[in-house]
Amino acid sequence: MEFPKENFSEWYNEVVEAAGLVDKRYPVKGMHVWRPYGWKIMQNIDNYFREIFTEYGHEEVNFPLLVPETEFKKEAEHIRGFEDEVFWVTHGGLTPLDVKMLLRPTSETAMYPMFSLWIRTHADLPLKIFQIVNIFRYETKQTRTFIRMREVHFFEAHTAHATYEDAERQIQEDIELWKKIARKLALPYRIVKKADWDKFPGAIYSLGVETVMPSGRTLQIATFHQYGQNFSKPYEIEYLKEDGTHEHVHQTTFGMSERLVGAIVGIHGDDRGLIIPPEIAPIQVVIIPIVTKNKQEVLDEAKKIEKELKNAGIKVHLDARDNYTPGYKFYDWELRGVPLRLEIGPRDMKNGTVMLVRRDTREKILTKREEYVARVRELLSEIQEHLIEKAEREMQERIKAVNTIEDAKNEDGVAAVPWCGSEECGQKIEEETEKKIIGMPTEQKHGKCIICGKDTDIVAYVAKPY
RNA sequence: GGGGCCGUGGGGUAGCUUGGCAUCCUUCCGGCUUCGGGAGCCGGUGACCCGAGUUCAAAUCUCGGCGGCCCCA
Repeated sequence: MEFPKENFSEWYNEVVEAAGLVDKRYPVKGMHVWRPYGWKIMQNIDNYFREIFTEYGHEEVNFPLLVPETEFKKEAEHIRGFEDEVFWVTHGGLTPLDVKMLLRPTSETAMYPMFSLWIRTHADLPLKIFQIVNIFRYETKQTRTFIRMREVHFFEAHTAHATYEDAERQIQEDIELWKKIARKLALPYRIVKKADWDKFPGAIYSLGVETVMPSGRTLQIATFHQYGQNFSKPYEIEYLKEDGTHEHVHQTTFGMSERLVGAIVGIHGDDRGLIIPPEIAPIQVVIIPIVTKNKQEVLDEAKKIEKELKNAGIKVHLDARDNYTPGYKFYDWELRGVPLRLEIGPRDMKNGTVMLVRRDTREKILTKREEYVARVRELLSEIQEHLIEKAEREMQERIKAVNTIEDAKNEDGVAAVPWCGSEECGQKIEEETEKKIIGMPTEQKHGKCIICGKDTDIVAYVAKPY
């Protein structure tokens, strides 16, 4: 690593490539190639989504990439929100298309025409589906790996309910589900309600899951939207009630993306490279044999250890590469963020030990050969907990309650300020601080609006978002 | 939206001002030798973003395009 983490932008750019997550050289701006190691991390996250959403009663589906212009244009606000950033398909071969098609920037307009076919009666509700697909947005601003892309690896859960209250309960369930995801990924976060002018195009309200990067800028890593009947009306998604009348369904969505990987990279990494939370690490333990000449038995022992760990359900990799010294391998796997390293050499052979080294604290733990499997398991879980605890503490330090517009402007991270809730004062806050209101946390606090001085219980998080 | 910097083997670079054999490090391949924190030696493969122009001659100058990075709003 050439750049230290204090130099966050450069560090981030360097580490995502150096650690083998992506190759940014693909010749289209805002699109990158996922390399095997990075894709494995993403897949581990996706597979966890499949597992947990299935557990909560969702079913996985897969919709087409193309949406006809006519379907896209049904919900007015939604169009306004996306029309300046969609990719268009205008030709089939040399023939101009009668109806242009667009690459989904999100899948509401692809899914909802089908919802209106699928949903007939109250017995079809709730409908809970999700898909993991790529979406496309023509970003004109500067793109950034995982964080602002033109092609985005995306998770979206869509639900339809008989009543608004059912849809509200769904969002509460989504939040519960998110909490489990956050532990799995070791990500700290705050859930905020988006300001009215900042909600998802077409939503009644939007909740954002926000985390804070070491640069002090916030990153939205998940969203929950309450659509009410805003989409079901234009898309004519109706169901037959028990009393024989028809009503439009109430809908929600839960979205996440490859930004989660960006958050993991930024929040947990250090000067040496990545630190991948054990729960989603492609490799949890890397074995480095210290092989000296004529010491085939060390390699044999390393293979035995590999097998034992594998049998114990641990994701293990034996680095048996010849022509690389142990020191080189240490640096290499630290860069890739493998949470635990196991060294086995002639000394250990003699003493009946192995050397365990934590990636997060770099602590070396000499362990007896007969108890190392249990120790590895303990350490992986300790590392996971330590990452969560450390990340939460660091994020907390980046959020400060302030009571003047000046302090809000000068705050390096997130300023929590009293706000009366009016759009007028909100816009002033954004103008004068040159930042954004990223949302209102659920915890309220009494204070006086930093613009108009009115009594309020609303807190606004003011920060620079990615 | 505005400004700046840049594009040379797989990666990182020198050369560009003042046009003339393209530099070094690393990776990679072969060999010998090494291995508890980035080993060494020998040999080898591999590059001037694209297009047009100026010129005897363009990595270098001019114009256009594409792409990247950084900063500000």
